[in-house]
Amino acid sequence: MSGPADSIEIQNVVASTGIGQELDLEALADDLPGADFNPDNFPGLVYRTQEPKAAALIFRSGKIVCTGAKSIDDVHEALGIIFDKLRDLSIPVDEEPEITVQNIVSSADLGHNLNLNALAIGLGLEDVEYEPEQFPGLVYRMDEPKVVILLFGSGKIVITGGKQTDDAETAVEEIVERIDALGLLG
Amino acid sequence: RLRKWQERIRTKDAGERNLQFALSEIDRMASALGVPRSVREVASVIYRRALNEDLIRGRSIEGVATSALYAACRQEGIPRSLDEVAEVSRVPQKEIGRTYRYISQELGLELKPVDPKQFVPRFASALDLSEEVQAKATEIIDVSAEQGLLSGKSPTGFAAAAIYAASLLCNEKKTQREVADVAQVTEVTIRNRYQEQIEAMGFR
DNA sequence: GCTTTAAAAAGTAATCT
DNA sequence: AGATTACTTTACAAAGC
Repeated sequence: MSGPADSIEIQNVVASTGIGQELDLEALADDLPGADFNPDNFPGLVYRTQEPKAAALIFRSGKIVCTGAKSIDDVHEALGIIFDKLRDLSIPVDEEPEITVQNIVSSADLGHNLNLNALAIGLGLEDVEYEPEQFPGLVYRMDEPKVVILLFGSGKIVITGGKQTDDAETAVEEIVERIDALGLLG
Repeated sequence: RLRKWQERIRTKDAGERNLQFALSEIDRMASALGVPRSVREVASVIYRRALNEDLIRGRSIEGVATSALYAACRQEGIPRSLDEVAEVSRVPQKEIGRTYRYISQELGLELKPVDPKQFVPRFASALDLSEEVQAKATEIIDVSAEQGLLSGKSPTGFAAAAIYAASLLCNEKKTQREVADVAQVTEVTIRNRYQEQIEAMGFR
């Protein structure tokens, strides 16, 4: 059976880590080709990896944020590349820094058009934000799993805020059930 | 103790002055928008509730006052678009929208999404269009919304397209530019919605 | 609160040809 | 009248204002 859950695609993973070492970002900006560092704008140095494609924000404290990767494996791979680059510059990096996934953004397709007006009322105006004058998506905050779902008229959805790989799947099954119970799923 | 007493008076005066300022701002903006007195009173009630619930902390008084007025217009069934409200406020549209979502959630206003039909009388009269055109535009909105075309679309753009289509059908043609100007949307939006609505009506 | 980074959804808008 | 680019919304971490 191919259902909405099979259409789930991870679009972005945000993770944080730290090398356990303070950094001189001015020096790092000179030594790392392609690094962007504008301390007047933002305290972090921006470094992008090509393969896998990701962006890292490196801070003076040695803490690092990695975003833009398409999977958790890619996050580890991209950060591994960065750790090695730092080691190449004789910067001591912990053996295996702990990497924490902070947010996973996924997209999916429910396979039916949605009447967002009816859905806003059916799901309960208190849990829903639907202001088509400001944004075409209906914002639904789900408690378990604790994620936020953006639902569009096309039936395409975005699930964000999850930290577990299977949060998106659980959320999709749950939202499909709730929409179906309202008789609003084609 | 005397200090405390004086401070209480000072705080009370400051709060009173802020409230007076907010209410006078609501009055000024409401006049500029031409909304009836009853809506101003609803807006004042919403503002006082926000004040009592301590929702103003971290937000500008003007922003909350503007959002209260925007919410009151919706609650009373004579909505103004965020663009229109922003024109008479000194707060940027983005902040008004954000503050509205916040107070709406916190006060549990539970306002339904804006119905495009509620813009028809005001936009149509600004364009000197007849009752017949208004009725036709309303019908176009009902039919196309029923066919699922409204999901995710801006209510002002949807209403503008229906009015444009109705003006053509009733031989009281207004240009896309004229309708776009009163509804504060672009001609491109009217064109896109118009095509879908005409098809939904079975014309074309 | 804000700043920056990434990505999707769909609507609206500004600008250029 | 297209096409392109860009902005709206959601979540999240980081350091500092």
